[in-house]
Amino acid sequence: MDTMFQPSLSDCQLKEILRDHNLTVSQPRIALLRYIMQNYHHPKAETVFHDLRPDNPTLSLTTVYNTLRLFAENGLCSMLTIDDKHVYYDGDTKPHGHFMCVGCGRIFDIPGSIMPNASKLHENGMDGFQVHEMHYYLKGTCNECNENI
Amino acid sequence: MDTMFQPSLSDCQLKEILRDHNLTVSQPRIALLRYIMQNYHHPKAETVFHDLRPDNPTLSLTTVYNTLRLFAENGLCSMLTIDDKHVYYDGDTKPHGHFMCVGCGRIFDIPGSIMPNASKLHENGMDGFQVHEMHYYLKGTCNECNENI
DNA sequence: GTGCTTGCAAATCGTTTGCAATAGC
DNA sequence: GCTATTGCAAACGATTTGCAAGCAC
Repeated sequence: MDTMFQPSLSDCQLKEILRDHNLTVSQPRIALLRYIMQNYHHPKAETVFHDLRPDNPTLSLTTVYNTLRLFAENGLCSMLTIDDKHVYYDGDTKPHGHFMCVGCGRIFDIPGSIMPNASKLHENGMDGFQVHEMHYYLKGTCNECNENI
Repeated sequence: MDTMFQPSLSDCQLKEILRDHNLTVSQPRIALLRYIMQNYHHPKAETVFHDLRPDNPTLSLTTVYNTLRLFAENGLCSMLTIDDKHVYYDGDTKPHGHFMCVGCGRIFDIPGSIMPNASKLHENGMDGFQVHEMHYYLKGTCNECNENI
């Protein structure tokens, strides 16, 4: 549970990442990319907006929604549809598992989680299927919520 | 991919299942339970309503939503939050994987899919976590959609 | 200067809720 | 008869869209 904060990135590095992904550079995009690459706590759009707004007074919630979607489409983050209330964003695009606590709502990375082997598809009559994304989610109650019962 | 239709169930059997789960019996509940236990093609609420309405002219979409949620809460079906547009319902409550095709939108069961072992949690610093549900989803393109490119 | 991005306001749409009428037991 | 369920209409809330103004290059 110590992977929530990543090393800080300079504006220069962030601009380069945006350009590498054929995205125009802008102030909101730099701020959003920095946030999503440095905060691995699976925020929803509203949370990102809430956290960035103080330092970016003209930022709108619309831009947060549209830009995070754009980032996801371009492989800069992934969208977690772990429950039906919100979409959560994850700057860690490597396949890994998640645990959502139904008590406190927090989402934890499952450390060292092994994703099932997609090649098994072809051993099971699913030839011709192409995998783009893998998601592995658990739901339950976390250690802290279990203590507070 | 041959698990979509299950053996038919009598009204009597369905009533018994409802009572076993401490749910009051009613005509809409019988119809909905029959549908969800005989149609393993992961319908969304709208689809269930569309299919049942002709034979149940007074059935409302509200009842479909509320009853499917009730069933899920009582272990009679599970809710798949595989994308952010709709919730899909699955009458097969055994843990198994799903593949959603981003082309045609269909959801396939992954036959023989092995769910990751939840006991690994405790080998990875997540002691005290209790697992209620496991979900394993893939997204990509299915064989038919790949042929039509 | 041209085109892409932003942000406001309004629309969208899946889902839930309030409540009076009705069905179950 | 009393309680639980249904279904309509309205509300809700997260997300998307239209469009005029502003920024990137």
